[in-house]
Amino acid sequence: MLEYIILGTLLNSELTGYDIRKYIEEGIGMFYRASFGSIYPLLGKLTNQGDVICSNFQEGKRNKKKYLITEQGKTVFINWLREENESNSSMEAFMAKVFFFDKLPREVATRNILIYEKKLIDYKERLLTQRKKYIICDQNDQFYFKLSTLYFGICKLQSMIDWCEVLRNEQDLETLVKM
Amino acid sequence: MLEYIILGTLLNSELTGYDIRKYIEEGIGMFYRASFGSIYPLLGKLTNQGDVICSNFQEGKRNKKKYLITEQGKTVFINWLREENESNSSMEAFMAKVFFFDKLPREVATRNILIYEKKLIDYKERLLTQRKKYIICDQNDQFYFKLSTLYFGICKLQSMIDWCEVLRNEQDLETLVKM
DNA sequence: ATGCGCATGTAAGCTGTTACATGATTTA
DNA sequence: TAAATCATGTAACAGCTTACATGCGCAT
Repeated sequence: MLEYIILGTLLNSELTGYDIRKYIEEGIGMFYRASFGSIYPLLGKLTNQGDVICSNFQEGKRNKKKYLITEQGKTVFINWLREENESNSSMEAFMAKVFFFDKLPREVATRNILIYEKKLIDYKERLLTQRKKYIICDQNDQFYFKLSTLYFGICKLQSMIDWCEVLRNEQDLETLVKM
Repeated sequence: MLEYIILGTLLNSELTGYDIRKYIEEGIGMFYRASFGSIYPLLGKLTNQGDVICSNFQEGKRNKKKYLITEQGKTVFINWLREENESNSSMEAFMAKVFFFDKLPREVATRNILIYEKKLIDYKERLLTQRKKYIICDQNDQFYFKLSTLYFGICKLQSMIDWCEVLRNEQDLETLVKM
């Protein structure tokens, strides 16, 4: 995934490996982290593949490298961005894509959000069914903490569903904070 | 982490590797997944360390292995469970612990939840500050999706904070669904 | 008799992290 | 002048996943 995120950071300007890390940290640091130990080797790989072009430059006595995304790299990135998320993929993988959805035609973005939202709704339904079983059994007291993680799942899914809905309808994001 | 989760699954009964996987899937599948390729080798490692004892048995013509947690294994598990989460640890790592918090004295559980909750509150404050900067710049339209992930972070943190509060106060978990 | 669920396991590979090594530049 | 930040990179290894290999037991 990091491979694609790096390409995404390079869409608007040439950056150094160090800058890329800062951009990731500031932009999606709340759900995704990348270390230099993964960024630098990947920049080498992307250069070999022709997705980016590396150029050396000097700033004072310091040697730096900045990376420029190629047309091929842009295609690779957009193909990843358009792709539906696999059902086993993490929430983070979807969020990382949404971060770059400004680069996608609005209708494609909306469609992909809706597809993801439906999966969330299905999953929430399954968890609600599971919850009902426990309520019937009425072993609530003994399994308070075991049940709590199930409830957490339900809450988290609900807040993601609400979020998806706001995005699809291009509503003011502030709505979410007031919710 | 899986190492500790496996030990946790064995606290109430002896299980086979296959059973352990089912238990994990059904219990915390909404935020944690484990494959056989990781479970079986770890069961070997835990056996060598003396945290579990393996015994072969037959069911029909089928050879099975069931695993029993030792006193040492219980100590290892409880030490992990009591430990505060490191600040760089994932939400999943905390949730996995909470799933087993029935095994902890109530006051320790409450204390650890409160510590975690405070970190969440701090983090949410930082995100709210970040959000204010963007509102002032008023580039909202251009960066709708970039901003959306920030709002997602805020919402998710808020729902986790609410969840922590319910748990600490031993409130009915149903409160969360009605929220 | 075919496929699915049960059951155990290994080997290869992926995707990172952590720790280290090196050195320039800025700021307190 | 010391510490923090900027900047690049490597080596070791952690912690998995995926795919494969094997075979039992049951239901359709």
